[in-house]
Amino acid sequence: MERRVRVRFAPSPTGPLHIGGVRTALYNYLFARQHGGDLVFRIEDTDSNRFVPGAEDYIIESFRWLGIKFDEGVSFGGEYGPYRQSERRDIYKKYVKVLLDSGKAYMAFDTPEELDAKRAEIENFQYDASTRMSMRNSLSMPEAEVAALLESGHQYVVRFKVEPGEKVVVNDLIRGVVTIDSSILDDKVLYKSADELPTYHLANIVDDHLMEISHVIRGEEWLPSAPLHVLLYRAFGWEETMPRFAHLSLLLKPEGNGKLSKRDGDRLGFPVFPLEWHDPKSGAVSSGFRESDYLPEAVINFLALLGWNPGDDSELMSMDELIAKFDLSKCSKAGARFDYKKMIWFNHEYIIRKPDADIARIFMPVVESHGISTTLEYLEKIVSLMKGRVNFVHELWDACSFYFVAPVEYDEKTAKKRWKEDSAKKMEELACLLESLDDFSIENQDKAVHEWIESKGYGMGEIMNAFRLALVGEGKGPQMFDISGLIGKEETLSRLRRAISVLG
RNA sequence: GGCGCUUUCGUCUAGUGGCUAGGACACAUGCCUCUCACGCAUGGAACACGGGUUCGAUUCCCGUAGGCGCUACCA
Repeated sequence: MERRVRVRFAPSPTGPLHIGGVRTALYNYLFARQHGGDLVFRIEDTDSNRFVPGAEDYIIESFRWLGIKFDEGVSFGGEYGPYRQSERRDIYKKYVKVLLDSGKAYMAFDTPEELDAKRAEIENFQYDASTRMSMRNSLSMPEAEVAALLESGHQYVVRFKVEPGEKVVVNDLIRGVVTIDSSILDDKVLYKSADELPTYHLANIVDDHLMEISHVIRGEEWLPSAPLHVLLYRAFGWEETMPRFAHLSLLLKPEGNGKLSKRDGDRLGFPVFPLEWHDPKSGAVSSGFRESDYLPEAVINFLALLGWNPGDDSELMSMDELIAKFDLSKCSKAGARFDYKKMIWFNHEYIIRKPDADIARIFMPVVESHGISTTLEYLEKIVSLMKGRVNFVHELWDACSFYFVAPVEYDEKTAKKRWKEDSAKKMEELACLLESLDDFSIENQDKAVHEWIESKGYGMGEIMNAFRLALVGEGKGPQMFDISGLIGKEETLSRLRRAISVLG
């Protein structure tokens, strides 16, 4: 019988959400949607020392911006709560006891200092079947001594008793069968009496079981501990409903060795976090995709293709298309370098595809920040002419500021090349001609000027280039009448006459 | 060090026991053109290495090398 698909994204609230985490969440989302299942948002805050205030809200806001929607979990409600692990202490305690009672786990009283000493003393020390009897735990010590320690309030941890010499098989949806020998596993700490919280491994298994998670889609860094998780499901007798695993490859630096880090972004000029992050402790600010002017659709599309492909040549895909095409078995096994130049290209493509009115709305604050007040209608016309030329909306300002501000000086090189001896005379003629036009529409200007150029035998290039220099101040921009037509007759003539007087 | 995962153009990747090894980004050149862009066209560019298996391996197997991850009372 087919189980309902239920997947989860379970970050630790220790800081801003890394872009690799965003991709993991995206794949979970696509998978859930495609199968008509649920996506659960769980907070794994079992390490009280690493808790960072604000991180949880940051993560939620990030997904809201990106358009990744959760069906249940922290802040979303649901029947399987609480979804914050720090609020599930009693549940974990109960399951720790189950393991203890069945002899699958034991209590260990070794202090961190004692363990450090052991590691210093013995090279590659591992707490496992070969060493546990020489340590201080409920297996090696007399019952009375253990009871006395507990009685006197000694802190302890609960360790999983791994039986050596067993081949543990993990059947991964992306990597196939992965087998490891249980002898190399150590007796992992499952629970700490000090803060009455479990560690990741125990909490993870208990929650996934209780929340009826059907598929665990997570990063490759978890692959080495997957066998331990299988053993835990077995110890609890939950093997029948154990979720299917899929371990995703990691995101690597654009160049050089290692996995993608914040430093790479700083160095090469791209964000690695969805939103800007203000570190509450250091006060440091890290840039985000949102504040850096990336469109969320572009980020999603780019990320989806980093480590997965639809099997055909499609590249530009909406969220719905991604949902329809996503396939875990088509995820690549090797790590993917973060190709930020391609991400910029995606942004360019999404700007082109987005309606002019939407881009105009995003552009408005940029224009206003330069002290300009204008209308959305005017911006929309400019955007339709200019948006194909930029990678980011804010770049529109540099590309088209002449629509709002008259040139104060004229680019020297362009002036030398485009403003000839007789340019002033010809521009004066042009100014007179334009002044005489009652209909200043783009079409009418185009018609009148062409007729004039033809009748005088002038060159198209010499006229238009000088005209451009006068209105723009340099040699760039769209078709000339798309400029003069929009800035209007009065402004056009004023710029023309100023150029004539300044350039001579 | 140990264990695991992994390896196709610079990058993201498709693909097959026999193909001119495909696409995209980036790069170069050309075209378009009133400029700058956009766009379009064209081009260079890859099966890590060594052994097998096979009539034939980029593809299957083994090894080597490189890369990545894990090896906490972190996740």
